[in-house]
Amino acid sequence: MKKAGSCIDCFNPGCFIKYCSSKWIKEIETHKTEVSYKKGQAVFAAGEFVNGLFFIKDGQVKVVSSGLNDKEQIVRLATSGHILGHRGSNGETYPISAVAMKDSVVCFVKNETISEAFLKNPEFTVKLMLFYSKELRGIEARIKYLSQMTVREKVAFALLYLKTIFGYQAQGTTNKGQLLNVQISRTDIAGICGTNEEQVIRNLSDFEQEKLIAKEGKKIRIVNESTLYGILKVYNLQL
Amino acid sequence: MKKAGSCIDCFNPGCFIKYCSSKWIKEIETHKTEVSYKKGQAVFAAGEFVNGLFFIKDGQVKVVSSGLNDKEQIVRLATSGHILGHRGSNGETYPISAVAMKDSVVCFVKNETISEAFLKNPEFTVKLMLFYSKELRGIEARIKYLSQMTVREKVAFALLYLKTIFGYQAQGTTNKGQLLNVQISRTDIAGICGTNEEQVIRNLSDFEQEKLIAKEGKKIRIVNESTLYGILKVYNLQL
DNA sequence: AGAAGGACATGATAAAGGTCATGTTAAAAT
DNA sequence: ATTTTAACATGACCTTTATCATGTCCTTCT
Repeated sequence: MKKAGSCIDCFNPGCFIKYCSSKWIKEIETHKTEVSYKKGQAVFAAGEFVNGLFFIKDGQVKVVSSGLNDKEQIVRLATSGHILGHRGSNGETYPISAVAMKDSVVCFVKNETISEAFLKNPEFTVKLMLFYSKELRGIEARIKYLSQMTVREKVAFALLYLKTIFGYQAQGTTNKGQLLNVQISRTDIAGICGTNEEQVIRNLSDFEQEKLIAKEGKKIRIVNESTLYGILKVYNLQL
Repeated sequence: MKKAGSCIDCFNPGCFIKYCSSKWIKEIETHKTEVSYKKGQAVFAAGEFVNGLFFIKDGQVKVVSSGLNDKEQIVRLATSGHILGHRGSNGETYPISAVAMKDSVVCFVKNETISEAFLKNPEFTVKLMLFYSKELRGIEARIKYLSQMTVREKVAFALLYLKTIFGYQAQGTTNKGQLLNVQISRTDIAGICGTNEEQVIRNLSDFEQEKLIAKEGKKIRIVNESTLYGILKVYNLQL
């Protein structure tokens, strides 16, 4: 943990702190802490006290909810510019955990600072509210797929969800499709789908045979995105 | 649709509009419309344009997402004080529908009014942000149950979810438990669970035989709430 | 009153998906 | 360099759950 650098010339264009007044950006700057997490490390764990809000400066984080016999469900994926945690009342604890999927840098602003910032920076608060509202809509869409889709459809959905959040790798584009900008295990994909590792493996193998995807080192190449969408068209999704 | 009454002496204690300045409460009062919906009527339907925000004054509403072959998934249940819809940018449409579960009264405030109110009433905006943030946490919990629980567990969860949102009927309490303050069909419960009518019926019958619930007219009596919770305890939920 | 439709109920059957067993490969640790 | 562990992969099997069929009861419409 180190004292953070300037928020004003922060390279992350998606950070919400930018919407504060310059006076308040300075204020937050001096009160925030900036922490680096190694891949696999927890930003926060279920049961810990909610002491403030996390802003992802640079990284990839999975928000997981561990249920029955260690089977973990990935509730949300987050990347640079996204928020983790929530403003909590005193004594409140996290119902879920947030774990870095790769080395990540996260800024932390404690409750008192953030609460005051909300009241003094309406535009900032509105942006944050819209962020939550948008997340809510996204998760509502995922509810549908978890409850109605077949495993095959869920796996297709998971791939497209990964693309929506993390996008494609800039240097990964060839005439044979685009490379997902994330390194994720079959077990974690299963965690997104609400199924198990074996089913994911089976279905990814199917997709490969059908030339919809290709496996490239530790990453997945989306060869035929539109057909992948086609698998889900009956649900008329909006990712 | 009629011009609405005063917000100041509105009987609904949970309405967020209260957190605006008195000047703005008046402003909203004059710009809002108040609409009554019959049971089964849509407050808004998927595909319609997002023109503003809905505040439930008095009623019970299900937010549904219709997927494959008319099988509808209930994404969220809402009651007096809750919000429906979201602030949308121009041209945006609803991905889901909201349907009255009983005769309900809903206040509508259009986009321009609400956007300005946000910027001028920090406390109002913060409350709304916290509402969304709380909803987000709630739905994250439901994601887990939809993806990991057995049908039996899902049905138990649905009953407790109904209790959380709508509560018990004041006059329904006897020494044999408490009456859920909602009238809901097996099909709709199936929509909460992500299963079908038959499974719900079977499991409710099981619960009845096990003396966990009792059927009373068109409503359900929770006879043994703690055992019902017990069915879910491995998930250590926080409803 | 009688017909019709909707909600509730239960059994039989089939398909989907979870679990277990086993094996291979690749990376990491000693 | 060798052992160990993690990730990937596939087949077989069995449980769970969805679907289909049928029937009853109750409410609502004509």
